[in-house]
Amino acid sequence: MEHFVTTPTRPVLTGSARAVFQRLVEQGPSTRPHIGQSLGLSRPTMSAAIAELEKPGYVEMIGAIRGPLGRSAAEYRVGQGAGYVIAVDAGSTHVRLRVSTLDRRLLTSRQLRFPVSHIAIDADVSQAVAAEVGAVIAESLPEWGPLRVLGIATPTRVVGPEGDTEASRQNVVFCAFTPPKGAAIVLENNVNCAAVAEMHYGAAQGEADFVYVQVGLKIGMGIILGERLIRGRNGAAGEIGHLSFPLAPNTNPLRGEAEHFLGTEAFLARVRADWPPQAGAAPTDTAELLKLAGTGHEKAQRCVARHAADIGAVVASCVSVVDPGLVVLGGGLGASPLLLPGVQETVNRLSYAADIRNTLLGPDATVLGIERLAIEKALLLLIGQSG
Amino acid sequence: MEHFVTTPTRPVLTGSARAVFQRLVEQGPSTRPHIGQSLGLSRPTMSAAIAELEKPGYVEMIGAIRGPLGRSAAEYRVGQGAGYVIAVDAGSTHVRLRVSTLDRRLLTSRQLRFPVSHIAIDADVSQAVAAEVGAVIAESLPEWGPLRVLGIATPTRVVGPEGDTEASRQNVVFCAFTPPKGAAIVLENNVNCAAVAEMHYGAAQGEADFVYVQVGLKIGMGIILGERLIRGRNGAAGEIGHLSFPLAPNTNPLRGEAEHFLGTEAFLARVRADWPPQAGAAPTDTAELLKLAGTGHEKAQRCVARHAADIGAVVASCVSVVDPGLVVLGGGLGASPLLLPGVQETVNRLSYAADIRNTLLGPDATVLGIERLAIEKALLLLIGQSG
DNA sequence: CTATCAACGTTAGGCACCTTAACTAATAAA
DNA sequence: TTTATTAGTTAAGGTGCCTAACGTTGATAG
Repeated sequence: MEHFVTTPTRPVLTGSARAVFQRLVEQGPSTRPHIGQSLGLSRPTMSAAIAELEKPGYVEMIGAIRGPLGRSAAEYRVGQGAGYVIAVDAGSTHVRLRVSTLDRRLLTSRQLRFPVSHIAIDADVSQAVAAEVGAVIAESLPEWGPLRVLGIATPTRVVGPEGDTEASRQNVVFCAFTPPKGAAIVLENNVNCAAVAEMHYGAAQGEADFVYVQVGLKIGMGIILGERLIRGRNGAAGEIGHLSFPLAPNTNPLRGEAEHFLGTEAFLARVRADWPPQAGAAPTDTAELLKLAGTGHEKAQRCVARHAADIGAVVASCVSVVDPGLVVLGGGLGASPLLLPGVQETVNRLSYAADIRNTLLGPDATVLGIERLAIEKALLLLIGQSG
Repeated sequence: MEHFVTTPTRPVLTGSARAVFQRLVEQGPSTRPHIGQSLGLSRPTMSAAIAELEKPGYVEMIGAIRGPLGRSAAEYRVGQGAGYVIAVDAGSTHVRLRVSTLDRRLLTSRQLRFPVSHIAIDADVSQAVAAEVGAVIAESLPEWGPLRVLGIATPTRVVGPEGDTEASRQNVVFCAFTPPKGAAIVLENNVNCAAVAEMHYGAAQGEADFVYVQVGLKIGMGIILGERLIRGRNGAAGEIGHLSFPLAPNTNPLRGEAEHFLGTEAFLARVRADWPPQAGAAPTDTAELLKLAGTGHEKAQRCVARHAADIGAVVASCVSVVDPGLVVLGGGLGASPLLLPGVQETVNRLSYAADIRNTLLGPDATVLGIERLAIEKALLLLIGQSG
C-alpha cells in the first residue's frame, strides 16, 4: 500500500536551462548561438537546455535567422507553457490592465475610467477590478497558456503576510473580489510600481539607485537602492506624504502635514486664494494652471515656481537621507517639465548634487511596473528560488 | 623557453571548501560533523573540504570534542594561513585599533586619546594612525600570518573609486600615512561602521532593517536595509546633519542647518543661555548635564527632554522616508537612556511605529564595525567573489 | 550540379564536484 | 570483550558542465 503523497512539484530545471529561460523572459526572442555566447554556455549545453525547456513548452522555436555566411541560427522565444500574467493598476480614478506573456508581448489591454462626478470608493474599485479581470479570463485564448500571476497595484501601503495587513488597507481591493484560483497574487503600492517601471523602461534605465517622486493628488516616493525596491518594515518607505510638517526650532510639527500642504487640493486652494482678480478666472485644476503657465501667464508661473520650491524642499530632505543621486518626477504635476527647474534648483541648493528628470512613461508607469513585478514572480515560480 | 608569466593566483577553492571556511570565519570554531550538518554537506565532502583548507593553513584542528556516545569529533578553527586584519577607528578625539584573526580572536588592541586641549587636525590624525598601525606591524607575531586587510573608519563621507574622492575628504587619513603593501584597504564612514556593528553584535542583532543614529558632537545616521549598508550615490546616505532646516511653509530653509542646531555645541549654548542663576552653575559639557538630569535636577531634565524632542523630530523624518522599523541611538548623548523616552514619544507621535533602543556597544561600535567590514573583505579576497 | 567554406548543432568523452553505500576507527556502556 | 554509536575514509555513481570531433545547413565559386 502506498502511503506517500507526491506533491505536484514543478519540473526541476538545470542551472543553464534556468539561465536561458530567464534570458528569454528578460531580453525577448533570441537565437541559440547568441544566448549561448552571452551566457557563456557551450553549444552542447545550449542544446540540452533548449531541449529541457521545449518539453514543458516553456520556450518555442519561432524561426531561423540567417547571417551572411553559414547555416542559419534557430530563434526561440518564451512559449505557451510559460503562461501569461495580468497586471492591474487599480487607482481611485481609473482601472488599467495589461495582459502579457512573460516576455512582455501584449496579449490584450483594458482601461476603465471612473466618471469624474463619481468619486470611486473602495468597493467600487474592487468591483471594477473583479469585472475587468473576469472579462480578461473569459476572453482568454488557449494559446496564452495558464494564468501564472495576477498583479495588482494599489494606492495603499502594502505589507507582507507577516505585517499588519489590517492597518494597511491593502486588502480593500479584495472586498468585492475573489482572486482566480491557480494564479499567484502580487500586490504592490502604485508609486513603488512606477519606480520599478522607470528603472527598467523609463527615465532611470540602467540606474541602480534613484527615487521616483509622484507629485499629484497626493505626494509619494518609491525608493530603489541597489536595483532593489525598498519597502520598509511596514511597507511605508517613501510615504513622504506622512512626513511631519513643519520642521523648525520650537515648533510642534504635526504628523502627516506634508501631504495636506503639498497635495493638489491644498495647492489649488492656495492658488485661488492668492489669485488677483485682474489675472482672469482662477484655474480650477492643475492641468489648467499648467496650461496658463506654459503660455506665459505670469501669476500662474509664480504659483508653479512656488510649488516647485516647496516640493523641492521635501525632496531635498529625502535626498539628504538616502542620497540616491537621481530623482525622477512623475504624477499629474510631476510629469510636467514646468515643475522641473524649480525642483532642481531647490534640491541642489539644499542637498547633495542629484540629477532630476521627468518621467518617460507618464500614466503608464504604474501598470508597467506591476507587470514587471508579476513577471518576476512568475519567473521565480517557474525556475525556482535558486535562479 | 618559457614565455608565460604565471600571475600569482590564489588557490581556487571548491564550493564546499568556501562554505566551510566562511562558516568558520563567521561562527567561530566548530566540529566537522556540526559544520557538515548545518551546511548540508556529506561527510566525504567535509573531508575533502577540510583537506583542501588545511593545505594552505586556512584552517587548523584545535582539538576533539566528545559527545556522550561514540567517537569524538575533531574541532577546527581558522588557521594562521588566513592571516589577520587591523581595524582602526580614526576619530578626531581618539584613535582606536583592534587587531584580530578572521574569526575575531583579538590579537592585540591599542588606543590613543588626543589631549582635550589639543584639537586634532587631519594631519595629526593621519600621523597617529600611521604610528599606531606601524607599531602593530612592528610587534606582529609570525603566528598571526599575513596582514590581509587594513580597515579604517573615518568621520568623513566615503565614496567608491568612481566617485568624487576629492570632495569627500576621505583621503585625509592618508596625507601623512602610506598604507602597508600587500594588504587591501577598506575605508568606511564611522557612523556606518557603528551601524554594521549594532546589526551583528549589538542592539540590532538579527534585524534586517534599521537605522543607527549617532547623537553627539555631530548628528549622523547609518542605514541598514535588507542587511546591507546603504551608502548612497555620493556616500552621503544618512548624512542627516546636512538636512536643510527649518522646513516650514513660506520659509527659506538653509542647507545643513540640522547639524548646527542639533550638535552638542549649539545644544549646550542653548542650555547655558536658558540656565536660571538659581539653578546652580550651568553644565559645561553634556556628560555633566546628563549627570544632573539623572540625579533629578529639574531644569537639566527639561533641557534633555527638549533636545530629545528635537532629535526625535528629525529621526521621525528619516523613519518616514525609509520606514526601518527600528532605531538604535548611539553616540555621546544617544547612548544615554535619559534621551530615549523623549525620542520615542516624538517619533511615535510623528511617524510610523518604530522600536527605539539604546546602543549596546557604546564607543566600541565603530571599531567593531570596521573590523567586521575588514574581515568581510578578507573573506572575499580569500574565497573569491562567488562565495 | 557539385565542391567548398563557414557557421550551426549533435555526439562522444571527460572533468569537477557533489552524492550514497559500505567500510574502518574511536569511544562509552553492557 | 562485546556491542552500540558516532566520526571519518574509500569506492562507486550521478549531475552538469566542458572540449573535441563530427554531421548539417546554407551561400557561393567553379
